[in-house]
Amino acid sequence: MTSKWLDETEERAWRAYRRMFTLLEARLGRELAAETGLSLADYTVLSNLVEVDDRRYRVTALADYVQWSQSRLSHHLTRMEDRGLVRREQVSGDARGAYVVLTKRGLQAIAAATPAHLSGVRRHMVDLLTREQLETLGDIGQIVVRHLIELESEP
Amino acid sequence: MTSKWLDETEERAWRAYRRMFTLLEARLGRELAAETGLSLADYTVLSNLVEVDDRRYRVTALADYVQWSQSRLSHHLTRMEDRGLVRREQVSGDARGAYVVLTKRGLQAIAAATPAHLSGVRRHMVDLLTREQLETLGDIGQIVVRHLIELESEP
DNA sequence: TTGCATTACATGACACATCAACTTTCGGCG
DNA sequence: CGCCGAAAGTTGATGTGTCATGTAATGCAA
Repeated sequence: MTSKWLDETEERAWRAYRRMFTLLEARLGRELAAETGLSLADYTVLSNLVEVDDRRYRVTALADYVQWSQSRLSHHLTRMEDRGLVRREQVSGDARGAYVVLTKRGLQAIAAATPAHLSGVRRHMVDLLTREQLETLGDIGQIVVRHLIELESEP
Repeated sequence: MTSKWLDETEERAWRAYRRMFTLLEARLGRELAAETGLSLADYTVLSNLVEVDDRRYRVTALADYVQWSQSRLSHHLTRMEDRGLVRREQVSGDARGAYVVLTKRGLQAIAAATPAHLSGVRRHMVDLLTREQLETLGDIGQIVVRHLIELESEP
């Protein structure tokens, strides 16, 4: 199964990584939806809002932070607004801008979902690994992320 | 930033992992599309077909292997068939079944795409990591995947 | 202070994913 | 045989992501 582009170790790492992500994402998504009615995308938005002062974020700032396109976030916010999880507010001093604000309903939703979700993260990943493996995973992520961020800034 | 559910090392690993995946997927997807006109989904299908005898797969078997739903695969095959990348064939001996078969056009497409794609995997991930990190990443994936596969078989 | 590029966000069209039916065929058991 | 549940795929409705574009406000330079 070794290709001529990646050696055995490399290919094993790459395949394992991809398969892990696929399965993990599916499992966590299903559990979250079943237990709380939120999608992982909802969770991403809400969990970032709840961590920040005033429970509000500028749309573009949030999009940057979670690495979504503005468009994707805008569409998703519209749907979440329809469900009462967030609301948009005007920015005083910049009439173009908008805040995304966590509603009471959104706050309840994320408060209820967080323990369940993170316990899933534990059960399906964190608790399966040694300290050393976790450290290394953190290192790997950091290296790759730094590289990719750098790429974005020039062309 | 440490929550009460994950300690610092755990949270760092989890966040880094997620962020890495998001960025990496976006980058590889964009490059693949720009260079070859294929999506990552197309690539997944084609690269699995090309590796197998007769360049054909039973639909359900392929769906299982790549961890897609039958429905998702069926829809995607329809679109790929429209573009001439694959074709469906009857199974002799089981009139319900269908093979997905790689067409000449599909073979050309995957042959042209593979080096570019895997060189992207190299540049944006594999070559950034040490041997040890790659080994560990392989281990991590293996552990998590094994756990998740096991879960699927029972509840 | 006007002119114009830039910023902030929304939108519409289209590609893709998911879910729940639905069709056809199989295989087994009475 | 004849029935019936399960298996293999497809399909259609609907939810979600992407791309290109639109609209309005901003700020800066001439």
